[in-house]
Amino acid sequence: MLESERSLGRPRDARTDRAILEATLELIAERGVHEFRTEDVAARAGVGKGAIYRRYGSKDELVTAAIAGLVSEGIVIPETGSTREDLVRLMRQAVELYRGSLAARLMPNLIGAMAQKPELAGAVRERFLAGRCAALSEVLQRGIERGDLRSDLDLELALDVLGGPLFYRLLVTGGPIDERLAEGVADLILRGFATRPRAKSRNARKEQTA
Amino acid sequence: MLESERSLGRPRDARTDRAILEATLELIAERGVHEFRTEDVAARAGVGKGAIYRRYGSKDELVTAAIAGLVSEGIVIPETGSTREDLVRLMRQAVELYRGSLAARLMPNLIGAMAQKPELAGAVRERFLAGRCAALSEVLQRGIERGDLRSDLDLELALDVLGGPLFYRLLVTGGPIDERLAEGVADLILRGFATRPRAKSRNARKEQTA
DNA sequence: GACTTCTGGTACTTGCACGTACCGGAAATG
DNA sequence: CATTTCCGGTACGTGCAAGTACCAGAAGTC
Repeated sequence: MLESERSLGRPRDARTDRAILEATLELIAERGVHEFRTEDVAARAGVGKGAIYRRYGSKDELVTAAIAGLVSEGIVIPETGSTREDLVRLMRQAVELYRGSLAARLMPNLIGAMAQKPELAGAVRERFLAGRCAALSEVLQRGIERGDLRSDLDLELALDVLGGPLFYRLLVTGGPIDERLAEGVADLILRGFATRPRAKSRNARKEQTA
Repeated sequence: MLESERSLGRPRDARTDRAILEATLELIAERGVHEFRTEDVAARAGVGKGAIYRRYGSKDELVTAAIAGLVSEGIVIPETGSTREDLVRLMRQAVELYRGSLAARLMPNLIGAMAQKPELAGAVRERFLAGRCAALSEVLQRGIERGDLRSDLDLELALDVLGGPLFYRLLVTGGPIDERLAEGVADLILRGFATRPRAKSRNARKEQTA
């Protein structure tokens, strides 16, 4: 069923496939999801419009495919033995990615569309966030086991404090995305969620509504 | 020269002014900056298209005016005597604003346009951020003077840690914007940037600090 | 060779939405 | 009253871009 379909006639050029998706991503980054023209995609990819519409039924489909086709970066969970060093390394990777790269210019233009198309939102979160979040979770978990972090920390909050300021600067304030940010949030998490409170009785510990 | 211009003929209806801007904001919130139609604005405002174009030369101008016409909420700097309480109150205000309100639905659709139009970015930052940032800065400054916070804290980082997670959830993850978030970031700042009288080496093992 | 489906390129149709023009009527001035 | 400019509503012109159709040629299978 799968390969038998593809035997007759001239096969599709894989370079054309890639050129189309690449040009689409660049144009989304430059102009926005709704503000680029398929004709520009064709021109930039050095391709005919026919080649685009032979692959994707509509512009919307093209956009979704371009985002879904992004290869999520291979994130390796660092194991330096130091919780701080592990955190900082992951944050450094994020800083590097969102400082000037395609992803950085892509993200602001995706936010609006994400609010409108849940499937696109899912794809973005999957490609850009899921991997790093999982890695950070793992590092935090190890930090707890190692005794560097309190066991009752709000994991979701910790992840959002690590990632939030970076995206806040990228999307809203335009502030610097640099090494200082990476180390700053890591240190803040380490100090703010350090194992310390002994006597302090936290109420509502039983009820942990998500 | 100023009032003499406006003396002849039927004066403009202030209710029409407001209806147009209000409908514009709602439609930006619902569909996005580039995805709504001026005809829809007219229909929703119960207004003719002429009334719109008599006021604004183009759709772009209308959008800018609608954002610029937003009244930035009157933020009062709390003075409870407690740095934590002051911080939490400001964060609670922010949580309230960005939980379900027009501003919350507006923001995602503005991000993309901000990246394209610097003037719009300026307006958004002015209307939505500036006031709260100034208030938070003031509270943090007082926290330093009061001895609750270290004097060498990275102010920009602190502000972004307070605001970042909220926007991260609003724009990216879709996570809960609630009281827990407000208190969580406030507490994290207080613990993470607490005054540390001791030396930098973390030799004090599990010592109970006051 | 015959046949099929690809290729980039161009010309075309079509629809949507911005912006304009005009209507009869209303609200102001003088 | 005349005049002016507003009002909501509708009809129209216009331009841009999505999507289609077709070209001549290329790259495959049989």
